[in-house]
Amino acid sequence: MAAEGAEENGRAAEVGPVARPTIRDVATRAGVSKSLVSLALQNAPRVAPQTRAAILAAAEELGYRRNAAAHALGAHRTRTIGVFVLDLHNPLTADVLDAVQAEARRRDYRTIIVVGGEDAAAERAELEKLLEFRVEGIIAVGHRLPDGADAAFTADCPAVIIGSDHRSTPHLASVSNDDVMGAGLAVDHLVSLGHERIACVDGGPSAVARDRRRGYRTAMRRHGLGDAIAVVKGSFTEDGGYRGASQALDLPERPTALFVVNDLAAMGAMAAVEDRGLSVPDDISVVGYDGTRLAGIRPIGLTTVGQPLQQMGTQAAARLCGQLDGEVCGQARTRLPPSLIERRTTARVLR
Amino acid sequence: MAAEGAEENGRAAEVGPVARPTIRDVATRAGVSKSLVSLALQNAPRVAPQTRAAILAAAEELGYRRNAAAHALGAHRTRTIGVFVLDLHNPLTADVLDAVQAEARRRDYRTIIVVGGEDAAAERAELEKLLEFRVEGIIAVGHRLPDGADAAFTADCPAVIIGSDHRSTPHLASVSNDDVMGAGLAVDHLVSLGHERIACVDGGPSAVARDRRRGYRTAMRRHGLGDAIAVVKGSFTEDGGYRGASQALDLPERPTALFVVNDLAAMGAMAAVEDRGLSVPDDISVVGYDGTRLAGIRPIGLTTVGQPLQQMGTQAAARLCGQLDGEVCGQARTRLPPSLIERRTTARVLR
DNA sequence: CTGAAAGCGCTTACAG
DNA sequence: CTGAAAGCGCTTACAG
Repeated sequence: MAAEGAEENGRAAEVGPVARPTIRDVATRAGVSKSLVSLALQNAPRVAPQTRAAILAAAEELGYRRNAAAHALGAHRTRTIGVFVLDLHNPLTADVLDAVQAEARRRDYRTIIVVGGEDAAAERAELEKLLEFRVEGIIAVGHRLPDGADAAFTADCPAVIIGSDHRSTPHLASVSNDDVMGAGLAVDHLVSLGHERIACVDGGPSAVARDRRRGYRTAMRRHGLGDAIAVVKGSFTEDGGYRGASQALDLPERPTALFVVNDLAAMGAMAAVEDRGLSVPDDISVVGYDGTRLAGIRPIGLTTVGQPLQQMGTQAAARLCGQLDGEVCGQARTRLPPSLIERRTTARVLR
Repeated sequence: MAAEGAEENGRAAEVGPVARPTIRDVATRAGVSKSLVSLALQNAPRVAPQTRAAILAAAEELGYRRNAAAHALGAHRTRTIGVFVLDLHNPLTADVLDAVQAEARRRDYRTIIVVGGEDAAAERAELEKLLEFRVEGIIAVGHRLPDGADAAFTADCPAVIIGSDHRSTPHLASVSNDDVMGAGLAVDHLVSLGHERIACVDGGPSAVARDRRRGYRTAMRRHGLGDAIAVVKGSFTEDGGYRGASQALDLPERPTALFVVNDLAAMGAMAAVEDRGLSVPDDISVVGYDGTRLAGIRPIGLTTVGQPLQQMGTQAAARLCGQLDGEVCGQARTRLPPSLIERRTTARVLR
């Protein structure tokens, strides 16, 4: 027995990738053919119970583990979906991914995650990697699509976008919230607190930013505040929020409230307020967007427009997996209603 | 031309996975053998420049994309490393992953991410998936290892653990910070502010929690505060921090300061303080651990023990990829020094 | 520099 | 219920 142990150790000492047992090894040990091993491992129905047991035992003893590459090549399926994440630092991502993963698992799909965002080339490479893996579908989460994703998705595999509804790509399925409406909710809330000079710290060129900006403008006009409209450039990051808010606070007619493109940027905006010796919400009210856990953290208590993040993740995964399994899916573009979550970064305006 | 377009569309309308072009198609179009296509695509040296150009052009025209599964099977390599993430909600994760990914890319390795944490079975499944993919190495980030990871790692592929140094698994490579020292830094800081009744909101059974707890105890004794030692049960989540802090604040001798196992839990702890009508830092000082971006967010301003997260990610990836490329690597266990980041959740104790 | 051939580890009709 | 055989899309010696 000691000798046997030594032999096995000798094998582990080999250079290069360890030679792992294959179905051929399992077949030999169980005294059956490779085909039968394959069948048994797939839980195929017509394998004699005893044979199956023997095969499973042999596999177990050998420490057999399926080779995903070989399986994919033979089966012409991977049963895995790829998740493309734009920004791992955005707390929205974790909330959505939890739900996506849970639903995918429930439907017996595996998921692999890949993260882009560094630059366009890197993003493209990550997407390419997913496609090379032959994932059967892709879920993208973020406020915009990576360059060229549009074409890649439709041509090569079904995709659903979470959080962003691109009007320019009507053929792509998506699960998003109504950003125009959400921005309106934020403005309504601020106006109800007596604010008039409400500035919008924008998110740049992305589809989501555009809709939130649009919703802000529309709502301002609806309240007869068209003249007070002020959009300053920002981004979906803390940093962008800081810069945008700084600019807004330096406006000749200083705003009394800031509607910021997302929760993360709102953090930066609050820092900018503080750096000017002002305070939230006494001097400046701040409203974010997304309804992430971050906003809810006690010392922050950010008033924000909440998206049904978990629901969005679940629906997206359900739709994609359903489609892959040949279910008839409903409409390709789902748009859920947002809701205002009032906390303590907004207050009645001082006269 | 119109007819050709129609034909191509007809193909896309097929049921099931779309038939994608293979090297065989490329070979035919370029008028060479499959072997040559394979060589050209790998940028092998001895392919005639013109042939190479023709092949590349043909591939481009056909929209050829390598099949990762077939490649892996033929090449006996995947050149990808798997990243196992314990908790996507912990902001530490994003910081570390950014660095890991950047370094891996630099060394021409791909990375795929997988997240566990739901329950032991799910974790085990995620790990298994990575192994089935035949990733060449694994990086695990979190305060503990998934069940059975130990055996899987050593037997099947090299691994390096980020953030947690398991004394029970001396054969596993790791990049971590000195948790005992870090906890000491926190206590020293609090003591220097006059605190004596310093409670520790613990993280449970994990290796990291144990070391931080241990460091706390040692430092308390060093300061002659052995009698004031109070460890309450918590976890690495907001929720755990809330519960732990609640318990600590209900102690007969109420502490004046809380050393919480990590930044996320510290958020919960601050909520607990507030819910008792107390305030941070006037009534209770709070120190976290990790030095995540979360702690630095302005309205939070958490005093915390900072780990060199980015450096840790980079070193871990460098070590793993280096090892895979046959470089001689130094020590398997790197331990970096933490440092105190003082912000505004700690203050001099009131007499 | 180029091609024919074998092999990677699976799956899947097809016979029996 | 079981096995022999072909095939998936690549890579890699081996000849030429």
